Amino acid sequence: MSGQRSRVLELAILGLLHESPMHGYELRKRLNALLGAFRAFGYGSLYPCLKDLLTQGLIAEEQPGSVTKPLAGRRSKIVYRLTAEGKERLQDLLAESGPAAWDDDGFGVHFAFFSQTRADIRLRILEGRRSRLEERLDNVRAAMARTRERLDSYTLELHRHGLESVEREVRWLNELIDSERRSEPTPGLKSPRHTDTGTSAGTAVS
Amino acid sequence: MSGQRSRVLELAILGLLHESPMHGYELRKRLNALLGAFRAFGYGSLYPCLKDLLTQGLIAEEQPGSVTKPLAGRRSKIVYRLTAEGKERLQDLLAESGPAAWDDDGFGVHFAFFSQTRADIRLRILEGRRSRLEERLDNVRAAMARTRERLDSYTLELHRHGLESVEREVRWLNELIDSERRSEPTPGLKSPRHTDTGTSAGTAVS
DNA sequence: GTTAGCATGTAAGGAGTTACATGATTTT
DNA sequence: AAAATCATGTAACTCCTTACATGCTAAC
Repeated sequence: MSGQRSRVLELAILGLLHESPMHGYELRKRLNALLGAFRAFGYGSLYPCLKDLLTQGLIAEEQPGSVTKPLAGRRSKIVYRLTAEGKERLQDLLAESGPAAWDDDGFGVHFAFFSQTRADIRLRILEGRRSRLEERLDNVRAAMARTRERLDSYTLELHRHGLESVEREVRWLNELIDSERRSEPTPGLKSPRHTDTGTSAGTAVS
Repeated sequence: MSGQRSRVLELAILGLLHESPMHGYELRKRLNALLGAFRAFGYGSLYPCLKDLLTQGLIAEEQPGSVTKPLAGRRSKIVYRLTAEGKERLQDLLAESGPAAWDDDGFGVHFAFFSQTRADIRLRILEGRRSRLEERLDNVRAAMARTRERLDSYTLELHRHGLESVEREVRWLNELIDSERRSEPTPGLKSPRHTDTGTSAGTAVS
């Protein structure tokens, strides 16, 4: 029945609408600004997804509430807002700390909404991401060792650069994890739903 | 008629088979070793693609040529080799220097086969890639400038890191381009089909 | 008054993943 | 003889892109 459009888009839309109601066109711009270089969505993905979310009752068209004029038939600009169910769904998505949250797909979006995510979940996502990258690192290193001799200099350079990029990201994650650990000195309690201070992930780099 | 499977896979397969004939299973391993962290293909992509290439006559099943035994019905291990048409096609693909060769998809594979690529094509691909990344850099910077105030620290950190990664890649490309320019001091002639020295792209990094 | 940008959508299709199904060969 | 890994394939499905189709509104 419901098309179950990708978790990534779903989370991104719900997360943005949680901050403030918006119409599709604006949503798309904010979306691509939010995700920066990681990902870009076109209207062909966005609008069908909005339709689905509407059908599932997670978002709703906002009533302008009879302001000054009834605006005679002009219904361009459909402003969407989160419903109560949508807010619940968003909380569920933000609480996910499994592979879906740390895979190449997914990690960027989950990270972008970290300030709305519980501290323990943040930590688990960061650690999951790190071990995934380390796993990949091992594989690539093993593959390089196995085939070292018969590689031309370009292939070698490609691998060297790829490896270095992943290593860089691991270091970045290490800093973030340290930063998280320092600002969460309460390992005993269950889930106070916003232990969150604004502590930032600021880590000076050169 | 022919399913026209992605250029990326097509180039990768033809390029690898050009080095030596192979069967599918091995091809897949060499493929993922070659592309390292960039991309990974499963059998579900590979075998259908091989089928297509076979149909188009770009590759052929290698005849074991009646060695010792007819191997009674055992036809496991299907070894593929490049046909003459396949070699031509490979040359065409390697000669491509447009967007297809420098987009996120494509660049990795084209780079991996640079030692089989003409020097002037290499340069154009590297430059194309660089300007594409610079374009992206401009967009992200502009988007950040526009929305700077209302970004929380996590989103900001995400953008900072993304930006830095792209900047790093641009610097990498700069070094490669310099390296290419230094080793190709013959700008007048048309296409000697292998000006190629083994000059490498080695550029010391700390 | 016409280009540029705002705004909403649909249809078709490309590209690859996942899960499944099957059997041969080597290692333990 | 059981387990691992080699080896080949198919079907269904996901996710997103591209191209199309349409109309309004602001700026030049």
